[in-house]
Amino acid sequence: MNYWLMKSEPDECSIDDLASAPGQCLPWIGVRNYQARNFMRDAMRIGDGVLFYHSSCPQPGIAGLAEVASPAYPDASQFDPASPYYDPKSKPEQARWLHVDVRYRRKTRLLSLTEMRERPELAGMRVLQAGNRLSITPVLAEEWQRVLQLLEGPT
DNA sequence: GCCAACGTTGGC
DNA sequence: GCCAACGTTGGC
Repeated sequence: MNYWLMKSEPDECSIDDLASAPGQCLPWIGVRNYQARNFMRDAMRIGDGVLFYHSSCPQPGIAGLAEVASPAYPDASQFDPASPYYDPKSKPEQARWLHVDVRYRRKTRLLSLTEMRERPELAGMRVLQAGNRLSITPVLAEEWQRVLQLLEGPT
């Protein structure tokens, strides 16, 4: 069992959007970074825990919990010229971009980026490291536990 | 809107 | 394989 933090712009897909999706499950389309793709392709397993993070918004932070719900499979948006995620260099016979499905578990209080940075027990988290821009980062089991503890606690 | 940090592209 | 130019990310 592995754990992940996955960033999503709430304008595009928020934790509420995931909660109200059919089957409370959505394909995590649009990842166009090789490292993030490789995490999905090589390391994710069905049932892995996901910290659902809102980025590029007024209140960035962890907004809920989700889980990996499928193996990695080709991202259809890369072949759609009308999509902002279109990649003309990707060939259907060898798709460049993959994604997994993500299933809603629950909404939490917002654990803001500010609060995350204030907590020494989270200081090692990959997402908090200087210069990190990855939209998908691994989370250690102990970090997952610490985040859950903070989410249970007072706001 | 700014801008720092990082990733990708493509000419050589 | 180098590296400059360019594009993107994402907090502020």
